[in-house]
Amino acid sequence: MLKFEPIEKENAADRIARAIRGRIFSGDLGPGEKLPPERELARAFAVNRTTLREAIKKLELLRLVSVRQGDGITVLDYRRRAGFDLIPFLLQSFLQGEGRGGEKLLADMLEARKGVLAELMGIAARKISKKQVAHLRTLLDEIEAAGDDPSDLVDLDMKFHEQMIEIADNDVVGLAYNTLRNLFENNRAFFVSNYAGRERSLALYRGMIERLDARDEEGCREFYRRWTGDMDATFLKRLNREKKK
Amino acid sequence: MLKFEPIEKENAADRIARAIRGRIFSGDLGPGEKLPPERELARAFAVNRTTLREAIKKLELLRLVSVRQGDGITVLDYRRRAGFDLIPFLLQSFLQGEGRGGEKLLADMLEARKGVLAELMGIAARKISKKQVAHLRTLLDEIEAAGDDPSDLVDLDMKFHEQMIEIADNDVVGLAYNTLRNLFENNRAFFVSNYAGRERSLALYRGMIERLDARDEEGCREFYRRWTGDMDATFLKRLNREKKK
DNA sequence: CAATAAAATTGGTTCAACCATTCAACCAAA
DNA sequence: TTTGGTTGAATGGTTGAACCAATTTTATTG
Repeated sequence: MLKFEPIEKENAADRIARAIRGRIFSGDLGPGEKLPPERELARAFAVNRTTLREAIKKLELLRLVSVRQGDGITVLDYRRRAGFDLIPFLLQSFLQGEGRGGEKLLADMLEARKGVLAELMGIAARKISKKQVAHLRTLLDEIEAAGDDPSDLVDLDMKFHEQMIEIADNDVVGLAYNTLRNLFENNRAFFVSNYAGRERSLALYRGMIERLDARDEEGCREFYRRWTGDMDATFLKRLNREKKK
Repeated sequence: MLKFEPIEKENAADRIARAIRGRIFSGDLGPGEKLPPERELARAFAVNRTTLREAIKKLELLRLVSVRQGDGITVLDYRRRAGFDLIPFLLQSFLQGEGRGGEKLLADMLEARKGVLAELMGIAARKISKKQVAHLRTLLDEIEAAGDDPSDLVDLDMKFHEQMIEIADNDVVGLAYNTLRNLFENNRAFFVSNYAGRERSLALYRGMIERLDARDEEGCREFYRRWTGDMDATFLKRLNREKKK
């Protein structure tokens, strides 16, 4: 059966926020610069001031701008002020060609993801139960029995990681993972088309389960780190190759 | 001289958002539940609908609720949907006694922070220059020369970590750190009063600089992990002791 | 030149009305 | 009975205008 995902609607405020975000990420609007007054912006975007204010609120909550009554709207240095949840927006802008220095961003993302997930594996190793190990093995069987469709395999990879989140039982790591999941879901096509391949994934899962079963925290972290580091390097190389074409 | 921090104004929307957040964190409002319609909520909080909408927008951006035209406002499962940037709000609620299971949350936070920062140290070790090592040593001298005021020492600790962020030169890790800085600044008193002590901090800095100079990635991660793990354990023990009183 | 007062600028808030979407109930055709 | 269409109520989205409040700039005054 065909699979569908719920569509996302983008209202006026969202579109405006995205437009301004793009200008900020591209460096077109730099830290310290002032945006035009609300009334003027509203006119420029041909919306009501209330709607425009809603868009500005979104940027303010992401800490991309600072709003002060009587003064105006000032662009902040997002590298210094924004939080982790900005990352999906950064990638989105990059993939739409609006960002600058996207390769560095992508490398940073992979490096950070590797660290967060390696840490996740370590925490999971400390807390995992025999029953959970068995559960992981049945998931492994499922993956081995699956076909070669990258879309399916990426979903199964997600499933593996989600199970690790459950095992780690750490709400804070869980929230960080939610941000990564968000990143993935918003750019699914990108990740599917860059999937590393079935055998390499299986090698990871097998190695991880073995070390998890042994409750080898350090081994889990290092194994995951090395494996995913290799994958990411391949990924970046391929991306660079395609870019040169 | 007395130090002051910029005051934060809490407008009507902020207060309302905080109230509803509290109800969600406490479990009083569970996933799937519908909030009353905007017009009704506005009446209940005795504010204009515009103001109420602003409060709801904040909750929506944190992914605590989902808003759909024609349908209404639905409470989401924040453990599953919210992002990393929710954490400062969670801690705030906990420290104000509104949260449930706060001890677990705090332990999770420390565990996660340890992982993120250990990873930061590893990344920094790979990229650090001799000049940056020297810079760290001058900072170390400054800390050794400083007094015993926990407030100052906490600031210097922050300075150390900020310098590590600069060395690591990873925008994504930087954004994650911004969230942690935010957490710290919003709950400064809490962290100052739980400061581990000057000598323990100095031991960490010295050990870290030594390993950074040797560009020992693995050593940096493990040293930071062990050190801060000990500190966190002490911290949690003290907290439990105080709770029993 | 410094201090103060007035004016202009800009965001903050409120109100009332209307538009657009969603959902549930009902209806009609197959 | 099932499926798709229609309608109306509920609910969020958007608009316009007016006024409040903070900040900055300008003018005034000593």
